[in-house]
Amino acid sequence: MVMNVSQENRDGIVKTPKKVFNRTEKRVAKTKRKLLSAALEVFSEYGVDATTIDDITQRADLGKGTFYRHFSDKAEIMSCLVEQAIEKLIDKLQKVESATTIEEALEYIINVHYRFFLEHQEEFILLFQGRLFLKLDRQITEQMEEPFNLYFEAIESLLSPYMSEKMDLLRIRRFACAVAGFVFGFFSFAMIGMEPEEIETSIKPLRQSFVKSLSVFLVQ
Amino acid sequence: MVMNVSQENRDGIVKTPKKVFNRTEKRVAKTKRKLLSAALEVFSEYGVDATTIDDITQRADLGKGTFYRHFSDKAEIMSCLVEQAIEKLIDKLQKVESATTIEEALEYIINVHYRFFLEHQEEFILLFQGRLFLKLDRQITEQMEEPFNLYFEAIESLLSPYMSEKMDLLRIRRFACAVAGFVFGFFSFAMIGMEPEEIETSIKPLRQSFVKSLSVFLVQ
DNA sequence: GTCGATAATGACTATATAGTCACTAATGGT
DNA sequence: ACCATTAGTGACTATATAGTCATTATCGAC
Repeated sequence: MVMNVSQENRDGIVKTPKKVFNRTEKRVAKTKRKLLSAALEVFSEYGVDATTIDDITQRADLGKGTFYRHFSDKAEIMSCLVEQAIEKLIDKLQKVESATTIEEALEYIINVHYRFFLEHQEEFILLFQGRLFLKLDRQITEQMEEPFNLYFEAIESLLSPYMSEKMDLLRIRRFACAVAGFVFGFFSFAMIGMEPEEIETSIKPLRQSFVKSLSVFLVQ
Repeated sequence: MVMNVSQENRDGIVKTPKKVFNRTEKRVAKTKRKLLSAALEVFSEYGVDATTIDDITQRADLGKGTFYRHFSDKAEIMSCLVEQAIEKLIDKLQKVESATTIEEALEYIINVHYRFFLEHQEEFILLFQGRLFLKLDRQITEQMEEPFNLYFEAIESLLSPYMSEKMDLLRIRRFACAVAGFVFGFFSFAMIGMEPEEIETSIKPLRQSFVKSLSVFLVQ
């Protein structure tokens, strides 16, 4: 298949290598998107393990063979989705509003998680399962460790400016665990049997106190 | 099969109905225990969904048919294990040391969770999965809701003495969610890649500050 | 020790699912 | 318009697993 490459025009100036997708490429991309989106849906409905390839392709309204043209197995599409979800989350984390104090930074981090998980509950359930798989003896694991590490690094880099020098990396990592743990843990309980507004009013004061106490702990 | 029942002796006094188990009954009980313990092991190693009945019976060193003499399917043994685990946890929670302030009560609750999960990591992973299943569209769910509700009630009854009257049940429930969420969430992240001592030193200051700030929030 | 009852067994069957592949459809190049 | 290439398809096969059941082992009653 012909790929677009940077080309010199007659003046010898390199044209912007702006990719022009032809119909086939668009169709392929669309099919892949449909598969990913269908998989996200069914994974968050039935659970990754309980989902079959047929579940995915039926939801995507595609033939079963099509799945195997895009992914080698369920593990691959799973880790692909985890990667996407974490990229999105990191992206939101890095659109950082100016924080001057550690309290503000923490409040910001928790807020981003809160809004993200509330708007993307499917992603939340997926990441929750991903985190579980990391603990279990699974082969899926390897491909998923990297995204989770990037996630931790993103949190760490948001916090490190406010931390005392002598705080080593290990402690910062633990701290990031605590933040992530709180958010994930709270949501995992809140999302069962709470309406969105309830979650809002319920997490607000908790967040405040959690932020406060973590700040104290961090700068100590 | 002959069951023991309360019997009057010749003085008409009801003897303590102390169950005497014969060999068969002991064997049956032992077999069931072996199955439960094997299931707990493999569930926490591979995950509930990825575990097969053969996995369980092989781990228990029993024939496959034996499984079906004790449990109707995987869902049943799963919810049986969840019930057991939560009973154990509630039991520890209710061996309450005298707490005079809400700080003490909270500290106590978190400590109990901490010790319990550290000593019973398999149970932790099981409950974690159970909580996930409650969120997913599963049939397993029904039998597991009750134990989790009992768990919340146990936390609530430990806290309610210290709470202001006007704090309604819903808010207490949310609060219990937050406590459970914090503990579960923290552990879910801590248990991957942290040694027990690390978890100890890492959760200690967090716990202190979390407790402090929650107390403020509660009595506000 | 014999016998009736029930617990344990694991080979077997029925079913569900992963993964394949010969075929069709769509597209781009000429 | 035609052909070559690649995307998409779904019937098919091979395999894994749930659940059964005829048989064997164990035990208690007598």
